[in-house]
Amino acid sequence: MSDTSHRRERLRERTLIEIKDLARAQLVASGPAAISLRAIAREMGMTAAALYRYVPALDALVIELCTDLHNEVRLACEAARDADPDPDPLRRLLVMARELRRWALAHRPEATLIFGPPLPGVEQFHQQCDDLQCAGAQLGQIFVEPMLELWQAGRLPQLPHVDLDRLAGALPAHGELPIEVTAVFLTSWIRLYGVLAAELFGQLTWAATDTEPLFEAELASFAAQIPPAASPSAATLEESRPQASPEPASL
Amino acid sequence: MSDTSHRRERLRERTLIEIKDLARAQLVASGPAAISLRAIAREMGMTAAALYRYVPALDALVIELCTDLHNEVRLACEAARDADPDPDPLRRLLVMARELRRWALAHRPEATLIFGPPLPGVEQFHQQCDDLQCAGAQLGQIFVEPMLELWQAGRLPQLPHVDLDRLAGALPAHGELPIEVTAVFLTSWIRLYGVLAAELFGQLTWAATDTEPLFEAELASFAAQIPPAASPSAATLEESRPQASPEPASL
DNA sequence: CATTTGAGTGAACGGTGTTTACTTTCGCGG
DNA sequence: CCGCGAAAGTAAACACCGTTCACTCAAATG
Repeated sequence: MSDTSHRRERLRERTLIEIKDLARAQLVASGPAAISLRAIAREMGMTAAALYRYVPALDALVIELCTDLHNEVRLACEAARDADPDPDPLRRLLVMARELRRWALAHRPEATLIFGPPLPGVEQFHQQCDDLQCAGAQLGQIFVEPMLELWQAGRLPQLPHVDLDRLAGALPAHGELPIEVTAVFLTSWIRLYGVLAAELFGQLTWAATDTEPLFEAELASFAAQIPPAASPSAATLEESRPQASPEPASL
Repeated sequence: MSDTSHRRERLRERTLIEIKDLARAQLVASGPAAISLRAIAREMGMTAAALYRYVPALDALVIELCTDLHNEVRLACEAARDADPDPDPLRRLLVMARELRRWALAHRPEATLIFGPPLPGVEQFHQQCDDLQCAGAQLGQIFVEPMLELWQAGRLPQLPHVDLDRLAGALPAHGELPIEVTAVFLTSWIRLYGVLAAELFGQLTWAATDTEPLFEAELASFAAQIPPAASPSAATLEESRPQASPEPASL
């Protein structure tokens, strides 16, 4: 029956996983530009042409790898968030932001691939691009949720410098969110992305070697805008700050 | 005598310029990964091997192109700064920041090359890497100068969230600058870089289509920290803000 | 004028993505 | 059990790429 058919489907899925694993190994070893179908096939003891039974083209493989990595870093952030018992949304945001940075610095080539400029030939493969957009949006979404909670609790700052009207006109269809939350999210996300990307891409190696003070300053500057939670858990920032370079106990 | 030798040198220099021009044309047309020695040679009616009389390798050519682009964007910012009669350092900073963004969006492939992750094989070519670092530092330097002036005028904010002691330990040798100025510069540069890179690399195409409000908000948030100049020219920010999308009259 | 230097060529090596035609393997229905 | 058909894999080719090496040829130098 379809049992044996399932077996071959499983085999097929396994080789596809093997392909993606080898692609990631190349990415880790030699950077995004070194991902090569021929090298993957060589490593698998196959011909390069055989890989086209599993992947329509190299770019499609890279795009799929990108969405996988987006999901991986999102799961890491969610795990760090859930490992922390404190329900304060601000605390959750800080924990997730630190985990995002930790993951990126622990997986520099992968982070470069997903946070750096897109490879050429991305405009094709529309379906997978939608998936990628979706994965990227989901990563952002886990940061939106706590901000929405903060807004509902009346703890979101005013942002007098953002032109809310013009910004409202520049948002895509899914404008379910209050514009104030969107504004706070975008400005915060940009700052988080900035310090991370600058570090990843070596944009300030000429200016500073240890960028963690700058990252923590960005976090503290954000946290200072948010009034502390009403009932318990004051001094949220200081509590959640790691004492030394190594991680406390999460992941 | 050396007259004819000079002529040869001139010819050599001209072909080298032609090589770099064609490399840039490829960059503009098809992105950083599309720069190819063979295509340049084809366009010049030559053999690829002949290019090795002028360039030691492809990576070296790309690195040289990077330093040229760094200088070009720096000159553009300096020109915009000098075209503005207002001597207020804050005003100069805003003008330069806007010109930086304008240049980057008007030259997306070039900006992607110099602000994105470095291409592999950059660790070799140490001399040219030093030049590149130097060019990058010079670009940052033109933003440091006005900040130093602001500091001398006592107009720099406090930055209570930056761990100055730890940051001081993470700075390279050229620590000529007061640590407060360095801190303000680095945090501001990171934010400027963040909004620019996010825009360049399409990191928030899923969240917003028009990012100028976010850029202007970042600028306004920075300017709000700086008290206005003592004598003339109040409302520096509003004056220098362009009314519509096109540029006022600079460059 | 002879010679040395530099520019340029042609061929080759090893690498890449991708396509096409062909062969082999293997599960499934009769 | 056996043949069929689909799926998996191969070999060869095409068009690129960076890089090297031996070689030619013209031009500047003494």
